[in-house]
Amino acid sequence: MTAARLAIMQTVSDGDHLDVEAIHRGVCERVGQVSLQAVYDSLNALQRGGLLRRIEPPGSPTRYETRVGDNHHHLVCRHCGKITDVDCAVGHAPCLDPVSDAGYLVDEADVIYWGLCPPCRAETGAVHL
Amino acid sequence: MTAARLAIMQTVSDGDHLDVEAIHRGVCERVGQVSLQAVYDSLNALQRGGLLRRIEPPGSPTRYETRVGDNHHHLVCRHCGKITDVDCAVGHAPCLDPVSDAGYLVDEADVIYWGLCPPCRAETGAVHL
DNA sequence: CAGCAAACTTGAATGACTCAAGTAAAGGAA
DNA sequence: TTCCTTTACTTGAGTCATTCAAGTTTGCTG
Repeated sequence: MTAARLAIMQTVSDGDHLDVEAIHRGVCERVGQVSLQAVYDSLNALQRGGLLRRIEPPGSPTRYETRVGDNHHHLVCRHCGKITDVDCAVGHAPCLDPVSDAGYLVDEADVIYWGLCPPCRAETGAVHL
Repeated sequence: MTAARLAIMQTVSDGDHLDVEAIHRGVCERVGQVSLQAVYDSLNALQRGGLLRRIEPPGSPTRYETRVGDNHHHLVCRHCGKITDVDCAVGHAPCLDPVSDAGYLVDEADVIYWGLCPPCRAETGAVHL
């Protein structure tokens, strides 16, 4: 674990579902110039090692967060792109039970709720979508 | 609705969660040379019009299916990439209820179950992951 | 202190997709 | 019918996030 990787962990931890570019900026602020590829490489390593979780909402670049191991889900705002954590709706190791699993051995459920966050909801005056 | 677009609908309908390249091939087989961009354009139009549903699993190109309007979910095999439909686990317009919605106005839930399909499960001898 | 693997650098390449500009065909109004 | 507008389609270029490749530096192990 190097200074650069520590800075990545701190940046991701302080930030809010940051994308790679934002993490790169944060790391450079903390420890000086680090190449973007080093950030990619480290993020992959940290994710493989279970220290970071990767979030990949369609239509937006990959994001990372430090909250791992609880298989929580995400609310994504259609208007501003903001991502908010939300606890798993079912059970505790959870959401791993589709009604019928078609014989699959399921180990993870990726859930993204799409909608409007409170500020955007107020701004657009939306009551229903 | 042109011949090309009809061929797209038929190809997607006959296929099984095909990606754009596969749809393009299928369309060309049916009606002769059609440009890839025409396929992209048409798929977007058909999706906007609610005739096709787009599936975007992380790490794989976008796929399309004709089953729309029931917000069902998908099982994705980690080993071979096969995608299988699975009905929604909760309620009927469903899965739109996270435990806490953090004030969001939620209109859609995107759920992907990751695991091993039966053949890959047998092949790898996996009982647990 | 030599050797080796991990981390990091720069630079090029890839894949999936979008944008732009122009042509062709199809539907409506005069 | 002819004109006009819109939609569909074509070719070609461009973008973005990400990965690959090759070489250099760093730091631990024996």
